[in-house]
Parts: sequence; structure tokens; C-alpha cells
Amino acid sequence: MPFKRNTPKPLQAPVKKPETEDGDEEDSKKSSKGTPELLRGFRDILPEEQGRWNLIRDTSRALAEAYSFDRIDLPILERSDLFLRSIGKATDIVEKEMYVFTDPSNRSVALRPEATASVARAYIEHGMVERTQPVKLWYEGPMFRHDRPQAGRYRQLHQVGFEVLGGNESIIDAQLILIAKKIFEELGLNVEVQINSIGTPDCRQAYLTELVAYFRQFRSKLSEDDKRRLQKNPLRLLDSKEPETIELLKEAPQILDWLDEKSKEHFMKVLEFLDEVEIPYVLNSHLVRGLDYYTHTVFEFVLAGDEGEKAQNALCGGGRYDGLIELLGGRPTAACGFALGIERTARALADKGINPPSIPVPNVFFAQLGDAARRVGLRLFEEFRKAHIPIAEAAGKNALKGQLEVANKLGVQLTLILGQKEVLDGTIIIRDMESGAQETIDAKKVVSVIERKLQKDSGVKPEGFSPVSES
RNA sequence: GCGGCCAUGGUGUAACGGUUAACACAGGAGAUUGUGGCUCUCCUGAUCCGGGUUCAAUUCCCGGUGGUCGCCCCA
Repeated sequence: MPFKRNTPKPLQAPVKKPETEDGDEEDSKKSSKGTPELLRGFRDILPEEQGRWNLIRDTSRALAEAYSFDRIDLPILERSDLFLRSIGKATDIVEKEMYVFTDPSNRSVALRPEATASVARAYIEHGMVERTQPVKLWYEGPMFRHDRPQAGRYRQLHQVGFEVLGGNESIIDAQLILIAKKIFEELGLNVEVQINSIGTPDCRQAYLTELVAYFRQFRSKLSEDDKRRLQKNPLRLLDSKEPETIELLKEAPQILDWLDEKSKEHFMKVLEFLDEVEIPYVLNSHLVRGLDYYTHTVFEFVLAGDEGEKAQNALCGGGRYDGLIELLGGRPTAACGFALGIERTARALADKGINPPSIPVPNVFFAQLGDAARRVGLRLFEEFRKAHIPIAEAAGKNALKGQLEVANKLGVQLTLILGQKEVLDGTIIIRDMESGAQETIDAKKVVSVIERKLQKDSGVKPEGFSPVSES
């Protein structure tokens, strides 16, 4: 079992195996079968999907660069303490979904369930207060949550995130929303922006007292889940799906009424800025977020229309977290950010039939016959690479027929054919795959000839592109 | 974490409890020497795992695992 590499056990007759705990049993089952399987909730992102992933990543990067966000890469493993303190002990994410374990040096560590806490930690740890404020950062990478998997929900999920630290201006919130909206627009996805404000911890507390008092009157009407929420996380009552609760919410106190003047002003200005750039939004007074550190503006992007009816429809979520850095021991620092779920966004793209190729589609195929031709081929590939012309081949296939089949399947325009004879003559054959016409040319000129042929065909479309004035 | 549905080659499907588990696609080899698209031939390849019922289990039952949907929660 090559995948099971335990430290060598002392050579002793294994004491007859007692009934093992289920963990071990499971292991031996799997290994006796000989094929290790994917862990539940984890998946491979196969080549077929890479096009969409690249599109999402490239689009995010382009927006990040356009708005001068600096890239930051953060570790996947952090002290578990970081998340306990930031996300909140009582949240599900921390309470039951975190991959926590003790590392070999006996520290409690956790696979990160999200990255904002790490960004805040890095901001403090590297003295980013000393940089020009605000500090604008973006990241991309895997997060881990031990939740029950279903469509659009995985135990390893990937997020792209944007964070602005060291600024409390409303314009920052608005700009972040604008950027997220633009990412989806560029991707061709129609999303709805939902927005709310949950104010400062103080006014939220006052509101919560009121909300709890209100719902206590109707306690008997509440479902078990909602009774639990009332007790543990009353804010969650706001996005309950229970019809009874939804009914009761109509008369319930509204958080916006409980915001203090400053919070109200902040929020109003965010909305004004959004109006300014004509970003439509939906005020959703029931929108709350699951992480404790949020303050003031919170927002979420859901697929518009019917698509939005599905579960796991939120593609992106974010908000302001003015208290987080102080909470983690830094100076009081206002901050705001969002995270976009790559899996869910990729799924939305797939549903719309958007599936770009993962690598540039080659227009040229190289077919070879014999070892001499293979050797020339090695050099030829380098020449094409330098000329930025992607080229395909079917290494390992010998018969020309088989190679042409592959070329045909790939849909290339031109195939280069190089056999013994051509190698000796210093020539190479160019076959036009559509017409079947072939010509034999000087092998030294092959790159420039191909370059010209490709331009003739594709140069018609893009305007303002003059293929002639090249060299 | 709770509940519903589901599980057959790489993919999509088939198989009254009873021969050698079928078909399509994909993949591989070939149809006279170094030429693709159409066609034809052949080949590779599967009952998720573990128990139970039965003379006999892909089929029925239980458990596990995994997927999916809803809840919880969230991206």
C-alpha cells in the first residue's frame, strides 16, 4: 500500500487486532480494496473545468489590478485561536465545521474556514498600519469547512477575496460592491446585490434586545430551530425560512430603525454612491451574515431571476468589519471586504453554458514519422513557443493515420508532417486540414510561413489589427 | 449535525432472484506499404464496501461509504 506510509512498527507479532475504532476500520476497508478514494466533500477540479476556473481567476485578477489591490497569499493552516476569536465561538463555522487538530508540536491548529481573519492577522503582524492607508489586498485559495456536502457546497471550497483595511469611508464599501458586481458582469452572470446595515455592536445589541423581546411574545408559535435561534443567535431569526416566523417578521422591529446617526449616515452614503455608479441593489433588512465580526454594511450577491431560487445561490458575500483588527490585538482599524465562491460561480457559468477552453486552442498540429523526425520536432516546438504559436501533437503515436485523426479531432487548421524523407531534404509538409491541400516547404522557414498562414485566416476579424506590418 | 432519494465499464443507460452482466459513446488495435473526417472488424473495461436472507443476489434486507435534494449553516 504505497499510500499508507506509517512509521515502521517494531518487529513484533501483532497482537491480535482488537475491535478497532471505526476510523481504523474504515481505513483498512479502503486499503484492502486497493483504491484510495476522494474524501467526502472534496473534489478534483478536472481539465474540463479549468477553463471556467481560469476565467474566474483571470477576471478577478484583472479587476484587482485595475483597482490597485495588492496580492497576498496566506497560509492554509493557522492557530485555531485566530478563528475562535475572530469569527466567533458560537458560529456554526467555528463550533462544528472547523478542521481543528493538534500538530506535531502540540499546538491547536485549524485549516482556515475563511481568509479575512488571516488578512487581519497579517495586517497586524506585518505592521501594515505603517503603510499608506487604506491597504488594499486580494487573495485567492482554498478554505475548509466540515459541513454536510451538497451541490454548491464542499468541504474544500475556493474563494477569491478583496479586503480594504484602514478606512471607514462609505466610498470603500461602495467600491468593493462595485468591483464584485463588475467581476460578475465581466463573467456574463446576472446577479442581484442585496444589502443591509447591522450597525455598530452597540446599536445592534439594543436592537437585539428589542427583537428578542418581540419574539418572546410569540415563543409558542416558533419552530424548534427558531426557538434555538432566539436563544443563541437571534439575528438569524431574520432570515428564517419558517412561514410562521416570516409572518411574524412583518411586524418585528427593523434593524435600520435602531441604527445610530453615524451608522445611518454611513449606510445612506454607501447607497448614494451605488446610485451614483448605477449599481442596482435590493435593500434586504433581513440580510445578516454568519460571522460575528461584521459591522455596518453587509451585502450578498445572489443569482438573479429563477437561478436565484436554488439553494446555495449566494455567490459572494461581504461587509464591513470595523472591530476585527482591534479584537485581534491591533489598533482600532476600520475595514471592509468580500469573498466570492469559485465553485458556485463556476457552477453558475456552467449552467449558462459558458465553458471557455482551458488552454489556447492550437491551430497547428505536428505529426512525425520516425526518430529523426521526433528529434527535429523537439527543436521545432521550441521555435513555435518563441513565436507564441501553440502547437499540438500526439506524442507516442507512430502511425501518421492515427496522428491525423487526433489533429482532426482537435480541429486544427494546419498540420505539419515530417517524415524520414523530409528530414533528409530539410523540408516539411504543411497540410491544410480543411481542403486537404499540401505543400512542401523549406523546414527553416516553417515558423514564418505558418505565422503568415494563420494571420491570413484570423487577421480578418479583429479590427485595427494589421497583419502585414509585422516584421 | 438531521431527514428524503440514489449508487452497474471512463461517460450515459439495460438486465422476471437463475447461462459468459447487454448496448451506445469514449479509449486502444486494424481494414496491402507515409495521410484525418464516413464506414467496417476486433479488443480493453463495471455490479461502491461489509454483512444477512436464499440452492442461487446486480436484483431483496441491514450497516457503512459516497452522491444528490431539503433543513441547519454558508461561498
